[in-house]
Formats: sequence, C-alpha cells, structure tokens
Amino acid sequence: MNNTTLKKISEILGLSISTISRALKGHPDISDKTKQRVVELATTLDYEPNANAINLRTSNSKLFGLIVPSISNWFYNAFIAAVEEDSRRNGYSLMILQSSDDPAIEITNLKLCRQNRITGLFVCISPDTTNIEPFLKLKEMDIPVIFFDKVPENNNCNKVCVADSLSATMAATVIINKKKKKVLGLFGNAHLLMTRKRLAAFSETINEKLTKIKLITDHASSTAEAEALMLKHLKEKPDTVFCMSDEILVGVMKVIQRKGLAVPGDIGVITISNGTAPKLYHPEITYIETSGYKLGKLAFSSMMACLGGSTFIQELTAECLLVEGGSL
Amino acid sequence: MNNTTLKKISEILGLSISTISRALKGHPDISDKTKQRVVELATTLDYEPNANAINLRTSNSKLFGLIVPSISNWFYNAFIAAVEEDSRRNGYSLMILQSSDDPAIEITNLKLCRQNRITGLFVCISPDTTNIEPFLKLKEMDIPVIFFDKVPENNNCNKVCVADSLSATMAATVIINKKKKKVLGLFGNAHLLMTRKRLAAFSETINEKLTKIKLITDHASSTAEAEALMLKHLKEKPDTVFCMSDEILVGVMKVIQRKGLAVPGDIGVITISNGTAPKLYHPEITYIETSGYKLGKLAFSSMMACLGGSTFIQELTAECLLVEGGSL
DNA sequence: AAATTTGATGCAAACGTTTGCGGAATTGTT
DNA sequence: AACAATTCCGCAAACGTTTGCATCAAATTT
Repeated sequence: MNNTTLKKISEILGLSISTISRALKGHPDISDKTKQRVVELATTLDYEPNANAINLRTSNSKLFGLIVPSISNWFYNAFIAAVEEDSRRNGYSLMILQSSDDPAIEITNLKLCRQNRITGLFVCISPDTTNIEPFLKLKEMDIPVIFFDKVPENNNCNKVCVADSLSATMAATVIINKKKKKVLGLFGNAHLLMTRKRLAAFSETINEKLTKIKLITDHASSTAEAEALMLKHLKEKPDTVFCMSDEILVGVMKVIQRKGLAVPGDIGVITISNGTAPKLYHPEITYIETSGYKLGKLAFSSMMACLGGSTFIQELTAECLLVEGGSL
Repeated sequence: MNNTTLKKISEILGLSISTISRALKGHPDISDKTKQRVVELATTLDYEPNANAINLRTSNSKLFGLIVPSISNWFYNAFIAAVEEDSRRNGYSLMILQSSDDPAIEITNLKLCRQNRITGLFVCISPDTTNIEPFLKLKEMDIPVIFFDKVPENNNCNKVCVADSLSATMAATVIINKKKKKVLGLFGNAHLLMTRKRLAAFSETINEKLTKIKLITDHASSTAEAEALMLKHLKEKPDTVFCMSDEILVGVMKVIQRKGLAVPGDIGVITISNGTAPKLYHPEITYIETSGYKLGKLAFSSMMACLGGSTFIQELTAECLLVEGGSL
C-alpha cells in the first residue's frame, strides 16, 4: 500500500503538514515557489487526498445516496444516468443501491447511506414500504431527501414525479383527435398511486368530451399478464390500444406480432414511456414521453436547492411531451 | 446535525470510549450487563458508526468501485445488478461511475475511486482507452482490478469476459443443424476485439463443416446502420440472419416488421444476447445467452479471490447457453 | 533606530474510530 | 492468608486531513 500522504510529502520537503495542505489548494499564504515545489512532488508521488480523512475532518462527504427498486429498468436507468452525470459535474460522488422491492433491504441500504454520512439522498420507495419514518429521520438530521417516481403519500417531503395525470390526459387527447372509436386501455397494478392517477385521468378525458368513444380498461401487473389480457380483449375488436407503461406495451406488441396485425392499419397503439421501448418497433410507437433523464435532472436541481438552504417543501413534476411514431 | 458518536454515549453512561466501542461489537472483555446498557442507549440514540472514521482508522473501506461506459445498457445493467447484490451481501458498498466512453471522464472517475480508497475496482474500459497504466497502478498499490467485458489486450491483469468465440460458434452450429442455406451475419464495429473474435469464430464454423452454406457478412456500428444494412441485404434473400448483439438485433427486427416478414417462416433469426431484447418479440428470438448477470457473479468471485490473497492472474470466461425461442 | 506591517510558515487541536497495553478489583487456588 | 488468575475497563496513540492562531524574519514606515 504505497499511499502518499501530506505527512510524507512534508517530511521529504522539510515543511510542515499544514504548509503542504495549503500549498496544494492554492492558499494565498504560501509562496509561489513553495507551491510549485509541493505540487511537483505531489504529482510525481501520485498523491491523492484521502477522502475519508477529509470527510471526517470537514464532515462534508460530497456523497449522495440513491436507492432504487432496481437498476435494471429503462426508466430508472435514465434517471440514474442523469443524477450520476450531474453529481460528477458538481464534484459529488454517488452511491447507488437497489432494494429489489424489499423493504428490509431498503432499510439496510439506508443504514449504509447513513454510515457513509451522505450529503443527500434520492430515493424511490418500493411498493411495499409502509413506514417512511426512517427517511424522514434523515431530514431531521438536515440531510435532504428527494423522493422520486414512487413517492409516499405523506406531503411533508420533497418529491419529483412524472406527470401521471397529464401524460394520460395527453394520450387520451391524441386518441380523440385521431377520431378513434373503440379504445382498449391497459393499466398496471391497480393499487399503485401511479396507476390510479393515470386511469382516472385517461378515462375522464376520454369520456368527458362526449366523444362516444367506447372504452374498455383492464389491469395487468406484468408483461405476461398484459399479453394474456390483450389476447382476450382483441376479440372485442378495439381500434386502438393504450398502454400505461413499457411493461404493458411489450406484452401488447407480442400479441400484435403473433397475430400478424398491422400497425396502425389493423390497430393503433399509443403508450406512456421513457422512450426506449417505443423505438424498438416498426413503426415506432407514438408515446407520451415521461423521461427518466429529465426527472433525474429535476431531482438533482431540487437537491441542490435544498443544499443551498431552501427549506421549501415542494412536489415537482417533470414536463411531458408527445413523441409521434407511426403507430396511430 | 444530530449525530451520535461513541463519545456522546460514553459521556452519558460514564464509561470510556473504548468500552463503548468494544461493547457495540461484542468484545469478550466487556461484561454482558454493560454491553446491554450500551446497546440499548445506542439504539435509542440511533447511533450509526461513522464509516469515514472507521475507514481512516482501519484503512479498509469496504467499498468497491465500478466504472462502466454507460449504465443504460441491458448488458451492463445486469452486470451491475449482480455485483451490487453480492457486494451488499458481503458487507461491501459499491460506487458506480459511468465514463460515457470518454477516456478523460474515465480518468476522473478513477481518481474519485482512489480518493475514496476503494478496496477493489471493476472496470470496463471505453473503446478509446489506450493507456491502461493508471489502472495497473492501482494493482501495484495492492488494489485488485477486475477488467470485464471490454478488456485491455495486455495480459498481465485479471479479466472476466463473455465467451466471444464460443458463443458465435454455438450460434453457427445451431444454424448448421437447422440446415439453413443462406445466412446473413451482421456484426458490430469492426475494430473491437469482440467483433473480430465473433466474426472469426462464426465464419470459421459455418465454412469448415463443408456445409455449402452461403454466408454474407457485414458490419454495423449502430442500430440504425444495422437497419439499413438489413434492408440492403434482404434483396439477396437470406433464409437466416445472425445478429452479433442486441443493438444489431433491434435494427434487424425493425426491418422484419416493416416488411411484414414472418419469423421463422420467411426468415430465421438468431442472436447473441443478454436475454432482454430477444424476449421482446413474438416469437421470442432464439439466442446464445451471454449473461451480464452471470458475468457479474463471476467478476465478484474473482474479486473476492484476489482479496483472499490469490495473486493468480487469470482470464475467466462466463459460460454461455443456447436459449431456444421460436425464431429459427 | 525603533516600531509596525507584511509574508511565509509552523503548532496543535479536532473529526470518530480502533486497539495494544496496563491496571484495579474480583475470584480462585494452594 | 498469601498468591495467582481472571474479569472488566480505561489510557492514549494512531489514521490523514483542515484550520485558527502563533511565530518569526524581512520589509516598510515613522
């Protein structure tokens, strides 16, 4: 372990440790000549400051924690990529932990974050997390917590979310404008807040405009289930299918391929998505973009605001966007 | 900042810091009664040991670094998930950094790892990284470095790789067994070692068996390019298309969908993949699995071996596996 | 020439742990 | 009753930094 320390440099140069420390960070008290000597030796010795010592001394870890159900997910991927990018640019490191939808692992991960004295936390809670006390406790310790995507209903915390209602409304509007007559709406797990919001907004929009659109809705909590439901509802001859998420879309598209249906000739397709899945098909699927990347950027700026002293509790929403494919 | 420390506990209990420290970790020198008192107070005060102080004192960070070109990638995702899982289970934390294929960012990330005194590093170098000296320097400092996936040609380092040649050979064998006559093989960026290996193994196998199979090969370095090439080569009426990677597969499938071709009726498809993409289509695409997850597990065990004192330099290869879809 | 300012550096404490060693009180052994 | 062993605990140094304050020589001012 060939670790260079300030002490080692100071001994070689016959200077004190504090002089080395100051020289290395360009403190005006130190003469240029000394600075140069120090910097030179430091680079040849491959000196790297010990982050642990610095954090200990300054109690500023420059480290964010990020807890997410799974990193193998198109949406979270994009979110993480954005946060990682901004963190690095701002001199922060990121500790990424996945909870696998297990509240116990979530607690373990949280503990890890605390032990590492993170400066702030980004967290997407698992669906089964009922007790968010441990997270709020961080806040009491002046460690900002930004909840994202799946957020607690509690409203005394900072949240950044996808625009669930708006995105569903936008999708519905597109469908209406295209003069569709019979729509199959496939939604996710019914007990998720996200699902309830999207379902409400979608059916409300479809119905309120007196469009005489016939709407069939159902819930699938996995791709396989979506596939089965699509197969079933196909008998009712919808002219359009709306998918609440990528997970659903993939199931739907498998049925469409299996049945050899033409898109949009035989059936139109529209989905809400981060953008990855819609681009896998031909024609590309028209979708309302709810970008994980944008959400990540938003979360980061919210974090920086908190660190900047803002105690303003807010719930932010990432803008969404219609991206036209050729599927409708 | 309501941080409980050993000192605080010791003052409340009228004991010394060392006693608290020992009590908390079940040291035999401490009486059961004291231990109980200490543990009790520690939990009510939400004591969490300061990892920075521990690392500084013990110079053992229990932290791994992981540098990867991009985390938004099906293969790396799976790899990361595996490493993250094993790390947590073994009491390690993981610092994940993405280099965006930029050698400069790679260096920055490496520096971050060094400053945080990581215990070991997993790294997939970017294609443009020519100088791996900085990585080898870590090794000299007794910090194990496990190269994965895209590894340097230098053979004095630990590597874990996908079985490039074998996977391509397996795919070719499947094609031969299915008595295909005219095969289009689409490969990736020609200057990558991986591509060269796969191309060599594939065409060698196809040709050597005197199968009279007609083989057309080409190189695409993006999905869009693959799409264009597929479109072009379709005129030559291949009965089978082999894709070297997911990236290629997606482009190929878009053309197949666009042309309304039936799989496997009009054309057979086989690919090498981590498994995500092939399952998006119907019928599911037959593929040779090169699992990021398995590779992650392998990398982790290799890391643990190094930390266990093994100085044995080795290049490991993850096994691969034929997964039958219905596309051939 | 004395006093003051300026410039460059060093001292030492602190951050929160771990751990070798030493010490006092209790218990056990002849 | 004298001694040895055991049990339980505290002292203090060390890990590598940062930083307020002190120091001291040289340069400047009076």
